[in-house]
Amino acid sequence: MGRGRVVLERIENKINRQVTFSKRRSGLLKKAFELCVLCDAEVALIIFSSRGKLFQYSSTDINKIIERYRQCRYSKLQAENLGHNDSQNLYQEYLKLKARYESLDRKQRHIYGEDLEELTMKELESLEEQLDITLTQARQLQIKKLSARAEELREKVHNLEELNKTLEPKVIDEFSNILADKTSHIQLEAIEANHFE
Amino acid sequence: MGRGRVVLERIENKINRQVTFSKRRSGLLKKAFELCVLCDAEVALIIFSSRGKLFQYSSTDINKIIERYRQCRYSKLQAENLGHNDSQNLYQEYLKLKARYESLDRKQRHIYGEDLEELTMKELESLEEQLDITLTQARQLQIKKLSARAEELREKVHNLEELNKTLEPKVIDEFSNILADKTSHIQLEAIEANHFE
DNA sequence: AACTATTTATAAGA
DNA sequence: TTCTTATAAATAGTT
Repeated sequence: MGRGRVVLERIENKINRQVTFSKRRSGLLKKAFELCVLCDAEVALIIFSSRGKLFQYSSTDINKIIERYRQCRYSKLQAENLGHNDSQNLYQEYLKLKARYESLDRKQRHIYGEDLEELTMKELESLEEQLDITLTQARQLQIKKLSARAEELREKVHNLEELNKTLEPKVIDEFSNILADKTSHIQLEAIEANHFE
Repeated sequence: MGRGRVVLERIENKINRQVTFSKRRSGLLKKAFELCVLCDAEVALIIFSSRGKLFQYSSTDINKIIERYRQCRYSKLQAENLGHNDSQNLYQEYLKLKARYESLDRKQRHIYGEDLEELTMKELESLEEQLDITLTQARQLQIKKLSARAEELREKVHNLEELNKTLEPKVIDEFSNILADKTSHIQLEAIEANHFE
């Protein structure tokens, strides 16, 4: 749209580039605005000139648009994890999780004996039953673990005793040697002492 | 630029609006791109269609452009406050909640007697203790509720009995009246019958 | 900045 | 949606 055909590359002439930037910039901003009005779209447009000057257009609050953009991008990345393809569902997922968390938390509080009053008789009975079952299981498991530990200890004691049996004769032997040695010294001393009597 | 003059207002015909959106959207994206190339500018363009679909163009990393925009627009400090607060915060919150949920869920499973093996002896003991406490509480509460109900019923029975006591004499009285009435009729009939004997 | 020849974008129709 | 085409709009080069 102009007297010459445009070649799509950087305009090297600085003046030319600035003029073209100015013209096309306003064209772009205008078209962004028109798109919003005509098609009910939400648009954010940020332009920095090569010299760093900022120009901007946004149909509504630009931070909200950027926010929406990030949520959209973000939930696309998360889509695989969360199993959804719709955009902007992070918040939905958050709310769902929150609801599940709160329900679980309520249950937990009952289990810790809080707010039991809000339960019906039937719910109380089923809670009692469940607690009883788990309590039995927990106790059985404790017993099982304790006997396993006891067995382990017995084994260790047994091993130590075996080791003792092997060592004892040697120790006694060595001890009597030392004793015999010491005794002979004392006898010698006694004999020597007798000389001065 | 087309066969008719464009009036700058929302296109009410839905099909028309969508077609125009599609055409103008690609035109806008193309012109944004051309501005970058020709004039060495930095451009970020975010478009949401009226139905929420996202389209985007950016000459370089869009987050960098947004960051630069914020630094330009607000002070650096403000940029930090605003920039990292919205969706990233939401995601952080989401992750935190997820972690809490999973921890709670693990606890819950233990309470329902699942995966008890993964607990240490100490944890088992404390679980047992907690279950025992709650079990006692649940049973006490059941007893309390049952006795309250029994008391309520006793009260009702008592009230009914009282009512009976008040009513009984009257009923008996009325009944004997009716009886007396009926008897006199029968006696009369008997007398009348005697006449024909 | 204004003008204008020309290209480009696009509205309407198919 | 895509293509075609008449026409409006944008803009390159000029003044």
